[in-house]
Amino acid sequence: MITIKDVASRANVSPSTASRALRRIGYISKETHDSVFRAASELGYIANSTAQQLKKNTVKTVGFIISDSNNEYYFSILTDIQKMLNENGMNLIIAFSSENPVDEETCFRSLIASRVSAIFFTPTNKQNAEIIRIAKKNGIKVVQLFRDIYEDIDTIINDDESGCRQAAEELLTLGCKKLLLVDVEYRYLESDKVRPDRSTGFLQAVNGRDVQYRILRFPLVDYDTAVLASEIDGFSPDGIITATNVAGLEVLSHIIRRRLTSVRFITFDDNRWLQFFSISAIRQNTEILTKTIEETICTDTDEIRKIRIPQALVLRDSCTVESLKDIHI
Amino acid sequence: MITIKDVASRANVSPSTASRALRRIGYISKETHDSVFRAASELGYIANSTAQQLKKNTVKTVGFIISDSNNEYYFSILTDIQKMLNENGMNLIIAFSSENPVDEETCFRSLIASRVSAIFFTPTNKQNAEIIRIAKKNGIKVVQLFRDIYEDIDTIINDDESGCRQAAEELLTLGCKKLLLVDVEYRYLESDKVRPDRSTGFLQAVNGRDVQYRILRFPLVDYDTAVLASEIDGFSPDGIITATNVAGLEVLSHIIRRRLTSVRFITFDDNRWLQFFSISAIRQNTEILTKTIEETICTDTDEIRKIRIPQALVLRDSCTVESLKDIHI
DNA sequence: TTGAAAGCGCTAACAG
DNA sequence: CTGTTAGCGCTTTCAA
Repeated sequence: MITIKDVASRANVSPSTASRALRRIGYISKETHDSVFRAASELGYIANSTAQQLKKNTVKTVGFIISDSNNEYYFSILTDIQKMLNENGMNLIIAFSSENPVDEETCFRSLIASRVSAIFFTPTNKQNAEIIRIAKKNGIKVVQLFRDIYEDIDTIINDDESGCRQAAEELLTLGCKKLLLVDVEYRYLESDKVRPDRSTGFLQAVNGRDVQYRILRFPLVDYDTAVLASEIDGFSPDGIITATNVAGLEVLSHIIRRRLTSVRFITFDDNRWLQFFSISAIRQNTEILTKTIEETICTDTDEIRKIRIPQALVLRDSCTVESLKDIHI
Repeated sequence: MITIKDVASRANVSPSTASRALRRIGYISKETHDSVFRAASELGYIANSTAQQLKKNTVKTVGFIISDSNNEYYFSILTDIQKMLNENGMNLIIAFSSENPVDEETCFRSLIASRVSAIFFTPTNKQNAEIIRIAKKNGIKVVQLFRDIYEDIDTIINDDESGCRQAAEELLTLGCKKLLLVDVEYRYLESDKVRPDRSTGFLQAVNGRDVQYRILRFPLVDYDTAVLASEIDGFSPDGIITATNVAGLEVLSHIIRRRLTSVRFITFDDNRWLQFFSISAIRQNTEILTKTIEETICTDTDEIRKIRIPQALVLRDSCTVESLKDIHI
């Protein structure tokens, strides 16, 4: 390992002078500057950020806890977030909570141990307030993403409620009379208390309209597709909205298997293959999300911010899945 | 910030005793153990891993440089890798090289500064030998993934060559007479010198057979789809193999747009939506990959290991894309 | 303009 | 069984 001492002795200066020269801080003579840089370059010196962190008590790393690794959406935003962090000279550590409180706490402990400057997470439960408190006590900014569970922390959510209302209204406009919403059932949370709640938006749209509807709460992981199948078969909806693209794929599978291609379909979380197969979606605004995360990291305020990002309905093929009618699976 | 001093003074012991107690090292009396743990728990103490790292000169973090964030394959393996690391008490830092040497070097510098224990990367060029040398000089294990570019470092690759040969043979068996391989064109590498080379496997399959064939080298990023389109239109293949699922999606788009659904199609990098739409693929073995990465991290040997992981051909619908014939895009 | 010394939080000898 | 001391690599006073 090459240390600043090595650089200093090769340049015939003290470590502190070398440090200042390399970081261009304070008054350094031209000759010293040059010889220090030459020595550093010859030795291939790269400052040990662990030591810098310890000394300066600031870590230029952000932790990101992904709740559901099956949901491509989380990965799709990661690219933009990492790019943004990179532009700010920061690193990204990722961890997975697998939608359960125990893993979530483990993730927190590990990130707190690293003294990251901020932790972004999608809460899976309401029992981890204590570890969040510890994180804050250690000077870590904690931000919940996508689910507004804890009242007293920064929050960034996509406006799923309004997105779902728009989707339902669109299906009604297209003439649907029997709507099914496949919403999320959280294992460690009272599903109907989680905000934003897609069902709320859905109900606003169907309320007072001449339409039948059903809401199915479907788990994010370890789900039973038979439940989904029997709900669709039993209710025979002519319009379906799914809350995640994982559930969306399962619904599409069933639709195709049963040749129900006259049904209209909209799913949350737009992505590349949905575009490709002309399936309508509720699209989150990754750009604003990334920008908001950047602001949250960079601003140093004590007030708690609750931010809601609008979504857009992306309509394709009048929301039909006719195009999939000859697919066999 | 709560430090071990705080814990120690609350438990009325010295910092070193507290440290030993918390890490269950050496001989500690029952009472001391209890009072230290009580103090730590009351204070919500979590050891600062930055300081531990500096002291012990070992970092339990692994860096992963993703070359192409458009390719879902990289994300799909990340989940398994993070899980494996977690079981070994390690963290994962991710960075993006965006398929170019400059960003790649930046990633390296940042990861070296963190003194991660290992860096896994997919090389985008052959000019970064110097920074790799510096990484090694700092005690960092460097492993190239998926492309065998640098001779003197650990290497883990999927056997794309054999995978491509099998795919081509399968298409021939199914009666194809005009095969097109859409292989990768690397911007900063001599494409035909990169190993594994899918074209090599492809040529082994078609060699001496009564078959026409073409190979198109197509860039990973900033590509021009018109090139792809005109190649397909000009050559009119009855069988196509694509080297990545990014190119695969583009080829499928063109096939559908031109209603060329009698063509047979196989693509590299199997994934969820390919399964869903019954498209045949060459599937990498994520399990073995993760296992191999684990071994590489955990074993401490000086010898350079070159590991090649076999792939599997996953055939669906006789490789036809007939099922997509009514899709409109 | 530079160097000496102290210290970030933690652990590992070594003494007691 | 426990405390003292030194030091990981770096930065930052402070003094020269």
